[in-house]
Amino acid sequence: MSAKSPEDRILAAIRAIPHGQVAGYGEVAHRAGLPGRARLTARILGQNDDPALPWHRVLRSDGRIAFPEGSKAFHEQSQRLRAEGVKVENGRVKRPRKADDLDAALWGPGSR
DNA sequence: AATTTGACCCGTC
DNA sequence: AGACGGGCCAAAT
Repeated sequence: MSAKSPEDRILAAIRAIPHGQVAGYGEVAHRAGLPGRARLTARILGQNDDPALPWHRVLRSDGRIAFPEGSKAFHEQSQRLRAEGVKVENGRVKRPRKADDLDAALWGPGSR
């Protein structure tokens, strides 16, 4: 029997974020079946040890990066997001519209 | 054991 | 857009 703990669900929800897309902490928590536990998601992300975990796809609700501007993690996350076709401007992330998504699919990674 | 802190969120001003 | 207050939970002090 699978007695999944909240952590496992949160991690699963984060891993479920598709390439080129982003989700908020609360969104991930809600998706994991834990509404209102956004802080739990944050804590788990800080404790996670999985390098394969797309932590860079997790942002605040405002679409802002959770790290202080100028921080190394901040820069890394923004760069990683850009590499996936997500527009990042001044620490703010713009959700890819259809046109942008198509553009990213054509000119983004994997395409030549 | 109580208080503070933390990769947060929401409603309201 | 930014500021305030309240809520949430677990680890750290």
